[in-house]
Amino acid sequence: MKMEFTEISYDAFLEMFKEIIRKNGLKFTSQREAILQTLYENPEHFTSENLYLLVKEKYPEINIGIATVYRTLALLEENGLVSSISLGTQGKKFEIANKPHHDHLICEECGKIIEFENEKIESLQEEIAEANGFALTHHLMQLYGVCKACQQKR
Amino acid sequence: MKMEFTEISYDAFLEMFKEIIRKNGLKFTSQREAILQTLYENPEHFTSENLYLLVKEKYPEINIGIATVYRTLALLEENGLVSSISLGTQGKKFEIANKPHHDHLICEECGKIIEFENEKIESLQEEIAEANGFALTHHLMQLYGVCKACQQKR
DNA sequence: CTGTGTGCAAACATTTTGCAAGCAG
DNA sequence: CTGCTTGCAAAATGTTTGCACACAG
Repeated sequence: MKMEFTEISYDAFLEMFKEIIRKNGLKFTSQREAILQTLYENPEHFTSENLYLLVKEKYPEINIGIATVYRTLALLEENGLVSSISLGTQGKKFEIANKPHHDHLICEECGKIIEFENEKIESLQEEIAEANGFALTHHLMQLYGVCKACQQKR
Repeated sequence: MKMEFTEISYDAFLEMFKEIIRKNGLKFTSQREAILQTLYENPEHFTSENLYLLVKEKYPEINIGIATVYRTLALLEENGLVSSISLGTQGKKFEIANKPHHDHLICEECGKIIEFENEKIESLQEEIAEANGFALTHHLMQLYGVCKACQQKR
């Protein structure tokens, strides 16, 4: 099991975005640039509103509306540059997809998140999808429990 | 991969609910009973609104509002009698928790959900948790893709 | 120039809440 | 009787959309 992830550089990330722009005849605007930068510099999980506020704080000179954040996140997600986790009624959380695929171990007491990656599980998932006639696009695997530190506090 | 699940009887399910009622000093109302029965007789995944409409159709003599459905589902979920899957903006789907643990294959086009269970993955998850010092309580695994029928429509 | 992108506000969809009346225990 | 439960409508929450103007290519 690998436990380290190589992040891509901002330039590479930006280039991927520009490629999407190019391929689809879209435009590279200052709002999109500000969102990309903020996103890259804040790799934690965030909601649409979180990101909106961050961008406004970091780039007060750029006028931006929450609709643009939603629209840009949708564009990025469709193209695999961010991924999201659904939180029920409370909306969605996003994270920049500049790391290889990984899953999450989540501590229910302290909220700590450990990322992991397991090839055997990935291939079993593929098998299951195939057996059911599904073409997989992505998946979500989250293991909830209590981390070592929190177990000892008890 | 097993594809069959043993369900508990309605009586046992009802008894579990009454135990919750008792323990918390709550009341057993006709609305709650109608919801429980409808839920038991319709083991598919459903949204709050689905269930609301079903109950109104099956028990037209009982007056019921959607708020009661939400409140009852929340009560049932807190106590482990139903479980839910978050579908992003499109809300949540619930299912009665009278089956052994299983995971889900979800079609992104039509929303169809297929259940599966895979022991190998379960034990790999245990290994991962152990390697990271976690005591697992539960997990979430959802595979997203496009089902056979939707692939053919394309 | 052309057509994409934007902010704004209104519209939407889903869920939650306040309230007065109903009813289980 | 007591206080949990209900339906209703209003409010809240999170997201999407219509529109006219801005601006990238």
